Amino acid sequence: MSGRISDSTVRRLSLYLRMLRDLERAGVEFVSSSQLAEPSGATSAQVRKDLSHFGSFGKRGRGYSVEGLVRALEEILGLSRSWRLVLVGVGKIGSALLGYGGLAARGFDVVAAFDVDEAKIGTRAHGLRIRPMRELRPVIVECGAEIGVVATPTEVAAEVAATLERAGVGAILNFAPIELSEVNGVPIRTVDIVLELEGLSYLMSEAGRRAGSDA
Amino acid sequence: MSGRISDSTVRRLSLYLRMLRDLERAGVEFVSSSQLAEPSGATSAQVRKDLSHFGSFGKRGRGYSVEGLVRALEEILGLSRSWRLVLVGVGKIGSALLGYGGLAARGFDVVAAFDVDEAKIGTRAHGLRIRPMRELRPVIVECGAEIGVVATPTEVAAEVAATLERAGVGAILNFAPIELSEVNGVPIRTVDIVLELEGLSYLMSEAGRRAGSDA
DNA sequence: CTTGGTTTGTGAAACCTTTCACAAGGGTGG
DNA sequence: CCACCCTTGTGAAAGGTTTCACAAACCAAG
Repeated sequence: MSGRISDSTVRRLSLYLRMLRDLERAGVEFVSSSQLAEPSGATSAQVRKDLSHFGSFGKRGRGYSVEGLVRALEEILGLSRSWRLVLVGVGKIGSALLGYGGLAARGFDVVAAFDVDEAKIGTRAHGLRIRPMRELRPVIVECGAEIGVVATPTEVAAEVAATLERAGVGAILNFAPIELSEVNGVPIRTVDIVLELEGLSYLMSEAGRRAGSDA
Repeated sequence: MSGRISDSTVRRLSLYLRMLRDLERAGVEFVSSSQLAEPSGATSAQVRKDLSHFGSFGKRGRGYSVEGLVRALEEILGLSRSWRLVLVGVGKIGSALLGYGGLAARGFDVVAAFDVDEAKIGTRAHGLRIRPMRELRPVIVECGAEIGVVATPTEVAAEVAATLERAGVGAILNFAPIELSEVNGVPIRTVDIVLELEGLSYLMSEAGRRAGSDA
C-alpha cells in the first residue's frame, strides 16, 4: 500500500469523488469501478488500482459503498476540512476568482485579498476588503492561511510566491505564465492558459500536417 | 524522428519557446540545452530528446541558434500563424479572458463572444459585442474560427462543446469543472481550478500525515 | 449448502517517459 | 593541420504508469 502517489492518480481521485457526490445526492448506494471510471475517461482497472494505493474499500461482487467511498476520498484528499486562501493580485483573474462561488462551496475560502494598486486598496471586491501588500505576511500568519494564490503580472509572480512561502503558506496556486520553482517543499500548481492553447495549436497543426501528407 | 509526441513534451516545447523569445529579445545568439532546461525544470538531456523528435537543430560544441530555434518551435507548435477563438459564456471567467491582453499578444484572437443572458446580449465587453447563442454556428462558419472556449456553467458545458464541435472548431478549451469527452478527434483541454486546489490539498494533507507519523 | 453470476484487489506484462552515457562533430588557438 | 574543449544527438538502461488477466470473495436464488 501507499508509496508516492502520482499526480495523475490524485487528479483522478478528485474526479471519482465528484461523481460519487453526484451519486450520493441521487441516492445511489453502490457503484462499481467501471461506472466510476466512465466520466473521467479512465478504465475500471485504473480505478481499482488507484484506490488500492490507499486501502481496500470495495466489496467483491458488489462494488463500492457510495457514502463510504465519498468519506474515504475526502479523507485521503484532505477535503474533510476547509482551507483558507489568500489572493494576491485583484486584477481580471483575481476578481473572477473572488466572484466564483464554486470555491467556497468546495471548502476553499478566500479570506483575504491583496494588491499593490493604491486605487484598489480599501475598496471591496465581492465582499472582501482589498489590502495593501505590506499586510500580506501578518494577515497570513494571523489567519493561518494555508494556500496562497498568485494572480499578479508575470514580472512580480516569483517574488510574491517567495513572500507567500516565507509567510508560511503550505501551497501555492499560480496563474502567472511562469514556471515557479518549488522551494522548501511548498507545492506549486500553475494554471497557464496560454500553455493550454499552445498545446491545442500543436495538435491542430499536427492534424493538418498529417492530413496534408496523406495525398 | 517524429512518432506520436506526448503532452508533456509539447508543454515543455512551449516553455522552451518562451525562454528563447526572451533570449532573442535580449540579443543572445546561441544557447545550450542546459541553459534552455533550467527555467522549465527539465534536464539538458530532456531538452535534446524533446527536440530530437522533430529534427536536428543544434550545432555540436556550440548549442542552438536562438533565432533558428524560435522559428523552428513556432513552426512545430503552429504558432507562426494566429488562431481565432470564439468564447461561449461571458460570466466571470469569460470576461476575465476577454480582458486578458496576453492572448491576442500571443496570436490567440477572440473574434466573437456568446451568451444566453438576454441582458448581456447586444452589450459590449472589452470591445466585443455579445451575441445570442443562435448565432454561434453561423459566426464560427463565417469567421472560420478554429478554437472554441467554453466558459459556461457546468450543466450546459457538454452541450455547448458538442455544438462547437459540430460547427467545425478544431479544438476546445474548457473552463467548466467537467471532463468533456473528445469526439471526432477534436482535442479538448480542461482548465479546472478546483481540481488543482484539490491536488494541493492532497499534498498538504499528505505532508501533515507524514510529519504526524514521524514521532 | 451449492451453484452461478458478478466485481474486487493485485501480481505480471506491456507500454511510455526520463535519465544515462558516450561517440560524433564543431569551434578555437596555436 | 593538430590538439583540446564543448555540446549535440541518440541508443540503451532505468524508472514509472497503465493495462491485463485471474484468483478470491461476495450475493442471491434454488
